[in-house]
Amino acid sequence: MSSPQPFTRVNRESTAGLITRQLREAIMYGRLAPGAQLSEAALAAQFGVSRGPLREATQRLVQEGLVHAEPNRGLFVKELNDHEIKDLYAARIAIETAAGRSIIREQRQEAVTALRAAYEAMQTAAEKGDLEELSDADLHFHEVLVASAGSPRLHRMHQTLMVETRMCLTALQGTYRDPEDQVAEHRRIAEAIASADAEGMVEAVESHMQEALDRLSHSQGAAPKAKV
Amino acid sequence: MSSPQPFTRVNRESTAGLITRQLREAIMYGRLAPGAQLSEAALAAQFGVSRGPLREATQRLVQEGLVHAEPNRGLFVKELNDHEIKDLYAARIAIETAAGRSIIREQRQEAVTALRAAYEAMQTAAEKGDLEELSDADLHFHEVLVASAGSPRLHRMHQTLMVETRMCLTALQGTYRDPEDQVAEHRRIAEAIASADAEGMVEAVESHMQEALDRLSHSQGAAPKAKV
DNA sequence: AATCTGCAGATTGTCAACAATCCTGCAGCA
DNA sequence: TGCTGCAGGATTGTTGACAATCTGCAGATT
Repeated sequence: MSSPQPFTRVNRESTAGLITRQLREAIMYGRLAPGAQLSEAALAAQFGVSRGPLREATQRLVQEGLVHAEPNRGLFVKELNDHEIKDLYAARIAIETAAGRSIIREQRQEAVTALRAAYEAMQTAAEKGDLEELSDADLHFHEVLVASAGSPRLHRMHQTLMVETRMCLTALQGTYRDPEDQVAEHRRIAEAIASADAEGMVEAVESHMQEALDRLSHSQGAAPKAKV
Repeated sequence: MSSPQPFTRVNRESTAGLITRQLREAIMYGRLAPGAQLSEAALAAQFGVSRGPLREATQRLVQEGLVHAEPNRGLFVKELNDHEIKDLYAARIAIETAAGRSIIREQRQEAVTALRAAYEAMQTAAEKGDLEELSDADLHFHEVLVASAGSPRLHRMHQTLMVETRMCLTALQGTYRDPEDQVAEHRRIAEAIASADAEGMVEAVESHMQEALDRLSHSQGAAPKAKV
């Protein structure tokens, strides 16, 4: 009975917020495919709510850019064409290098620790031969990079970019690459940050993104209409 | 009768979209003050619609981060504290320098032309002694900078940052500075880009932002609770 | 006087119904 | 055969009503 405030403020998420999160995840992982139309009536029934809250949720996704609304014709999951993917990776470079610079400038040692842990998790997955876990750990590394910069805005902007990145990876499954190379690239980014080498960090991020982009382009070229 | 397609596709904006735009503008220019509660019934009546479309519009603003929703208690216009303003300017540096680098890398000559026109418009406003026009032209310069990079993602992210910037400037009216210095800083950015000097461009953007940030901080220090 | 409780009013959250719009298929005409 | 117009069905857009929640105030209790 001596603790001043044993409970914390309760904060229940709104219905629209709950729905938004689930829809975003479904989009990320391809359960709602690029180009697919979202039926309000069907989705509302699935969520067990009326169409009102469903519309509220989809408006959030519209603003986020993951869904586009065509008045009177419906809502469609965003599709990412070549130009979009290129722009996506360019935007990721901008955000991730800014985060890296911020970490270096502010000498955030705990960020280096977290980044090392992140690429070690990738190493573990690579040794297990678990490509899905490796892919998740790869994305997680990038999330750690930006989250570690401590900038709410960079973090927020990056989250949408990562949703889009996952959409690409989901749609273009099977883009194989050498796991050890994958791990090495991330180690290179983390160690450049650890040694306060901003130029090296930028170069490492850029070449990593370019490599990913090349792979995505080749994958699209090799499998015509490989999108779902 | 020889033109293959003389008309373009008609695209009417949705009710929610229309309302969102107007609310965003009211937030930008302080008509809806930071911290203010948005009353659904009152706003819907003003717009001449039911609460449904109004709620859709405000959900977009919630996702954009300009409004935060507290379930069962209402919607509130975002407030920007010191940390937020600092983060805002850091994010602007990230986006604007990325845009500048992209322009330089792709040797976009029309961007240089547009940037020069933008700072010349600032010069004109400075000579007229019209501080409001100068402020608008200043913000416009930054918009031109990012728009000229031709990256939809950078553009989109920057738009929200500029809304927030305008919010700051509106709330902290009267932050005086020397117009000629203001113009000179923008000329410096544009000319660094024109001469493909990426480092000079970054330095110019960074010092310009730091200067703006210092001014905002001093303004807040000098006028306690200067926030309307 | 200070604190607690209950209630009324205001506001937000959701629902179902109706209106508006679009798309598709079919019938009729040139 | 190809084009046009129309009807029907499906879906989206909006509204008003009711439910749920929160806040502030008045009255009762300590």
